[in-house]
Amino acid sequence: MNKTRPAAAAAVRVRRGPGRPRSKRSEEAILRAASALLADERYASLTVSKVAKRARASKSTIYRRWPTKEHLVIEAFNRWPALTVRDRGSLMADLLDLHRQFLRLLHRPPSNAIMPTLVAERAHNPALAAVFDPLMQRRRQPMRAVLERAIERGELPRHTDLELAIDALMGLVVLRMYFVPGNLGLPAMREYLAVLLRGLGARGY
Amino acid sequence: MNKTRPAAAAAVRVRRGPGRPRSKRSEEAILRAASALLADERYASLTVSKVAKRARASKSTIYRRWPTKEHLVIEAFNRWPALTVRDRGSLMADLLDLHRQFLRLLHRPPSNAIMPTLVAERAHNPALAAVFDPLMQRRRQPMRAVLERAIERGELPRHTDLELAIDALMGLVVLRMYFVPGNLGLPAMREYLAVLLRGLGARGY
Amino acid sequence: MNKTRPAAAAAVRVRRGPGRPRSKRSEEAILRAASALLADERYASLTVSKVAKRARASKSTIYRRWPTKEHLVIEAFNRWPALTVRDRGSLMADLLDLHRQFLRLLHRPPSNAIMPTLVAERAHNPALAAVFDPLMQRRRQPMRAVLERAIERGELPRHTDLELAIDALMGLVVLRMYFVPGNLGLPAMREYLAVLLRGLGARGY
Amino acid sequence: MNKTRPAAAAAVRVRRGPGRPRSKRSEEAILRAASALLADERYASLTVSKVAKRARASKSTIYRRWPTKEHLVIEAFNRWPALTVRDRGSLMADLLDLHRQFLRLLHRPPSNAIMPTLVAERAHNPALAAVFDPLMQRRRQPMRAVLERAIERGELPRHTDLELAIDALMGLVVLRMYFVPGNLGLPAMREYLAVLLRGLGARGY
DNA sequence: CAGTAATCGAGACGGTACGTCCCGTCTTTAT
DNA sequence: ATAAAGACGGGACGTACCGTCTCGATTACTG
Repeated sequence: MNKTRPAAAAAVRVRRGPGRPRSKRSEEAILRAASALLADERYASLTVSKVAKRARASKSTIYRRWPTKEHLVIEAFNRWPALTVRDRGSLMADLLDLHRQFLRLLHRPPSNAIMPTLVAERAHNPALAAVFDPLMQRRRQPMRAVLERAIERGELPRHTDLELAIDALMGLVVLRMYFVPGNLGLPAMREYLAVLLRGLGARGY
Repeated sequence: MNKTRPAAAAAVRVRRGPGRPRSKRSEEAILRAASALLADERYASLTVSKVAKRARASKSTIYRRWPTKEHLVIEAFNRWPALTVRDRGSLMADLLDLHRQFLRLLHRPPSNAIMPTLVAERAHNPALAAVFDPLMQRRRQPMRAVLERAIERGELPRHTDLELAIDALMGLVVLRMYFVPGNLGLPAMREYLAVLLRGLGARGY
Repeated sequence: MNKTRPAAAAAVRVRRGPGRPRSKRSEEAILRAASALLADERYASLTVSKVAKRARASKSTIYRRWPTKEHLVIEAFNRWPALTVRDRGSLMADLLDLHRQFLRLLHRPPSNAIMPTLVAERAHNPALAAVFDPLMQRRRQPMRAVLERAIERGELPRHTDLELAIDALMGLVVLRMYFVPGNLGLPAMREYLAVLLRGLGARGY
Repeated sequence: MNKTRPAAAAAVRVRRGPGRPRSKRSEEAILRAASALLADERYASLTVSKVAKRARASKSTIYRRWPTKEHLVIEAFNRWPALTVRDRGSLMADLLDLHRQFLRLLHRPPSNAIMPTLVAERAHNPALAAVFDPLMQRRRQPMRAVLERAIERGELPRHTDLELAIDALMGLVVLRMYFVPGNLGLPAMREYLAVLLRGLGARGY
């Protein structure tokens, strides 16, 4: 093989093997189809064949990219938009703002029903856990940012255990959403936040 | 209530329709087999046929009682022993005691891996939710008892929102167990309890 | 205990053991139900449970009398009326008369569809053959009578092989009915009879 | 016929749609397995799963080709070799030759026990009749050839009703084989043929 | 007239085949 | 090499039916 072109040019181009390159369009269509199906119907009735048909792709094209159905679903799910951190002036207001955004997300596809399925699969499937866990970590970031700002503002003690605080915040939400269907409205959340912030030694509770 | 009527015993006699009654023995064997299989291997590899074979029963007998595999699994899971309420002298000690019992349960079959699957299935399956939710409610009872005793002892304010407290307690556990694997040991739990009890206005935090 | 009745009376009564006697009404109802179901729908969809339900009987009552579904069906089928031998003056006329009766039977339930099923089962099931074969023999009787009368009349040679003749007569009918759907009408039959009777050396062909 | 066109071979190339073509090997193996099982044991004990396992195929592959077990069996049965037409010099000799071949077929798998089952199923199942009837027609061909040759030889009248003759020939065989077990040996057959050929006006009877 | 015993309707039981469904892989032709 | 199409082996699902069994309730004969 003769490669006489300067290395720079080669570095710029994407390194590509022989043969037809993978179609970005298909990939996009597949993920969109998977999302749509997850939104439409219950998880168990999502079929790789259905995804393929809806995306006008073929099963091979799917399996060439994602080793199992779960990997595909996880990536589709990961397309969910993240929460935006905005400054509402106080810790309580910031947290309620995040919760408000979260509630809005819940009422639009891809439905929240995916989450428990992923959690279930993750429990037995270490490979999935390896993908899923960092993803959950990323979701915690906005909350962490809000808490850190509160420390800077002096609303929270310097030594506050942030991870514990985040776990407590998410725990209640997760429980009421998936385990024991419960009140997730803003007033109920405000009540809980009052308790938690006082417990954390926040100023003014 | 005083039941002094002598006819009571006869009245208790279960009214039974015609036909051969369902076999209590089979039912028991099936549930035991399901539990055992859930303990042995991962959920997805549990097969109704395997359960039937192990219980020396037939698939018909299983499907006569439980409309789907999930319903069977839920009931098998429900056979888990409940937590025992004991008086350890203080609210903190009582809660830690419950948590200790809980941790012990986790390390024995039927494994805790069933729970996320049930939760996942519940999310799409309303019929299952109808069975699952009361079951979860029952699991809250020990915690409620402990909190009520604390109120009587004067450790917690009279107006404490018990359901909120229970949700907060369970939420963290559920989150760290199933969503974001985290520390569930006694010291970590003690730290969280301190925060929460202080937030609830418990005496002495 | 006073048993002063003469022994004769006792002998006349059916000797019966202790216990409740079998219900003649149920038996009748079961056979009628089986016949009706065979007429209504295809054989394979006849179910012992359906028979029981329709006869307001129970499966036990059926199985107490007939060891298998096939035995029941065979007896139901055997309720078919036999052909009547009438004297139409000549061999040809007599045979056509029998055929006419036969055609009439075919168009009324219990349908003729039972026959091939019985034949099929008979092929593997010796016990069934033992019941079925004499039954088929009995069905040949009218034809034999007609042929014997023809010999007496001098229409057929004395040495005619009657069984061969009967087999030839029935063979064509059976073939056209069950194997290669063919013309079973009176004119077609008359044509065949002419050939056969001539072959047998009948007078006047 | 002279095929001198060179392009013929290419033109014969079967036009094929997209996708993996159905495996001829599997198909063959399945039919062989079905035949073998039918030969080994009684019809009712033939199981689609067993066929699949024996053919190292899967149930899906079977059901993709044949809608029900019966359709599969019919095609397996259709693999029976046909009778060979040979010239034995006279009509009687030709017919006896065919019968001799037929008797030999009966004593080798796939056993003749399949036939009555197919006939039974045909009686209720119109779809099956559509497959079965042409098949039976094809089986008549050798007999038709023999009879036509007899006409050419002048052994049979020109106007002979061939279909009637074939029905008469097959009818007796079918009856004695499946309905009223009877003598199917060559001498008995010769006796019957004598009667039938005389009836048909054959020369020399 | 009480006791015994077989039968009845009802329906659950163990067993087993059916035909459907889906997974993840493989094989074809066309780009 | 990748794409679409779709067949492949494997295996679980839930349904159906068979012939047996266990109930409580009858219905005769027996003692």
